[in-house]
Amino acid sequence: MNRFTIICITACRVNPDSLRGIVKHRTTIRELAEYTGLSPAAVSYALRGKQVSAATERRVREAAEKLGYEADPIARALAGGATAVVGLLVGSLADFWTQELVRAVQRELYGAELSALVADADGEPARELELAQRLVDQRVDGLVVVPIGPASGGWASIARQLPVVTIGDELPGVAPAGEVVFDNELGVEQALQHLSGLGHRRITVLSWAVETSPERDAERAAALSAAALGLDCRVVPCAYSLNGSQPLAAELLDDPGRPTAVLCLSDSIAYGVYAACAELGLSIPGDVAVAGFGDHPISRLLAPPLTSTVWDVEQAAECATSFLSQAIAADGPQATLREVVAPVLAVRASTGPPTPRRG
Amino acid sequence: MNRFTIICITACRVNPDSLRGIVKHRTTIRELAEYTGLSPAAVSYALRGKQVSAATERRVREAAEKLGYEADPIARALAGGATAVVGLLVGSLADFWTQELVRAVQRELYGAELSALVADADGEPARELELAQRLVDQRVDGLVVVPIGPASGGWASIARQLPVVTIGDELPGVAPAGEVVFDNELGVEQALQHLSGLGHRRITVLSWAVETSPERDAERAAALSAAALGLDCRVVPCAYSLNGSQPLAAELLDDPGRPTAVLCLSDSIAYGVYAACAELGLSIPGDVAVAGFGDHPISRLLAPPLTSTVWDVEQAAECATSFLSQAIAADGPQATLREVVAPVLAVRASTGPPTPRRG
DNA sequence: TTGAAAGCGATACCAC
DNA sequence: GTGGTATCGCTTTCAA
Repeated sequence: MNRFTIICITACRVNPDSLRGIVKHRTTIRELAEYTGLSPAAVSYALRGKQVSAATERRVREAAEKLGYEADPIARALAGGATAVVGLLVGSLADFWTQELVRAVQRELYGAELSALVADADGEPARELELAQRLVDQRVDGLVVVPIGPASGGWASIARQLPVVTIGDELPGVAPAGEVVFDNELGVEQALQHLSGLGHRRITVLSWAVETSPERDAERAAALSAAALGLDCRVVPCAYSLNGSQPLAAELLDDPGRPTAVLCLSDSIAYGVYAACAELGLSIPGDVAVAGFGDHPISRLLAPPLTSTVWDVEQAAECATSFLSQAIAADGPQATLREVVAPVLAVRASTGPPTPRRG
Repeated sequence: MNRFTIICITACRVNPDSLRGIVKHRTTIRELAEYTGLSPAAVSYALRGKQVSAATERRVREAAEKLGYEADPIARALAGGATAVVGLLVGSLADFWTQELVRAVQRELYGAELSALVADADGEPARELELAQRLVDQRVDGLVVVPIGPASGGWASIARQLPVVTIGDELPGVAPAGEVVFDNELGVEQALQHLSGLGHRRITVLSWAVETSPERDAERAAALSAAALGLDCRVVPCAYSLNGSQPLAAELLDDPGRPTAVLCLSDSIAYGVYAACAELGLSIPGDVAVAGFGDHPISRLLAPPLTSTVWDVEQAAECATSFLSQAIAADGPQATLREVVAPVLAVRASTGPPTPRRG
């Protein structure tokens, strides 16, 4: 900030008015106090509408307007107030559905006059907690998390310090301020039923979190449903992105014993399967049926359009932001706000009956 | 923060050691000073390796490690230090290419130990400066901007206060710390040449910023190139997203006098055109040739694969972050770092010769 | 309801 | 090189 200082010194030698537009001297609360003839404390209260007479409040607001006063978020934060910044911690920004979620959450936060400090675990569950802590250190007012890692003790500690709202999976053992839960179990079951109903028996599930959280709903559900439906179902861990899944998919499908259907626990992964199929000259759904998870806006534009389980980002974002706002406003631990979202399977042309194969 | 206080009071009655893991009392610089027998000032300097003897520095670092000291970013910011937070201001998070850019920038920043405060102008140029100012108020160390609005005086003022790096278009009249410039002019020219070479004469350019910044390179280039190539070329403003462009595209194409080719200044817009074509039963490129801008990873997966002008997000992100890091480290105005990225046209199946029409 | 003053946790200036 | 200390701008007891 040396640069800043130098400019100030220069400016002090000239007419103060010429400062305007050069370096904008932020109006401080003290100046507002002086201007209104009140004390800084009174002004502070007035601005927040706390324990003030209506008359004073109006007077202060007018003065603030006139002088272009805006509270300094940093000073406010240091003094124990709110930062108006929310941490948004996602499992993988490389995933398109997640990107859409970020947009949606961002949008909701803007409406609530909040900013988003975005952190990306980049598919590495181990990085998740570290990033969360970093966000806490930045004094965010709250945390929106799309968990990919297992619930660890660290989360409980963090949830005790500030409001945490999860989207998607839960953080078992943690009592967050809110959770928007996707019923992944049911989602997987529905998808497998759909494939099973089409006649598929050999199915591979491509999942992005299998090694690190063996109890994650989706995988357990896959195993259970598969057993119930009498399917030969294998769950394979997979990178959480188009580019990451393509090579894996290519390897998986370049094999006469390949599955007749692939259920991808993210549309991004499904896109990788599309790419692999193009590479291998396999047709969808003729050679392989493909289903996704999340239903990204682009999925319906692919050829063939991708069958996918809808997880509405707008709804999730709105709900999560609302939960978080409430929790921040409550300023203390409350009962966990909870919303369970039901999966809706959007059946499109990427899933059809399996073609009989020789061998 | 009442919750915090209450817990503290409770805890004070019990053994302080039991505090660990319940509420972590941040170690302050003063405690570190006390512990090491130094003054807060000395510790502050030592931690930043400024004007300290090696011995002291080591001693302080060890103590910091031991007590788990981490500087409070808020306090640091208020005192004029760095926040390690960078503002990332994008024109529209609804645009998929932009989403990818956010991912890439985010990733680069993580490598540089920086966090990203993401702001989305949501396609509204007017919102851009307001958001930028908000980021400045949050004391970000620097700003990465993907400009959509016209360069206004406000930008010059901001650029004087902190390092600003632009990606994509420039901010004329502003001397930013760095700029990663896409040669949109050439990009548009190449695309139009390609379409012209295929035999198209009636072309519509769908652009996302036409009303607000009439001097934007891309549009001017479109007009110039079109004139040079003898094209009947119309530039139409369009929402910066799939969902936004679809209705417009539908309207545009549901007309016998429709263009034979559409050049979209963003792949997201092109996706909307695809959707509109599907809706109207038009074939690509048979009925309409479509070209995009940006080359999103999904574009090659569409049917037909989308012809697009490649703007590499990884490169842009790396370059921008590098510029910004340098500028932040320099801590003062330097010459503008500049990188001009050349467009590469990826020709795919979405563009072909026009089909002769009756009428 | 309002005012005075003590922080919040760093940084940076000025002596020594 | 190190130590005191004012400062950043706001919040929040505590008194009046």
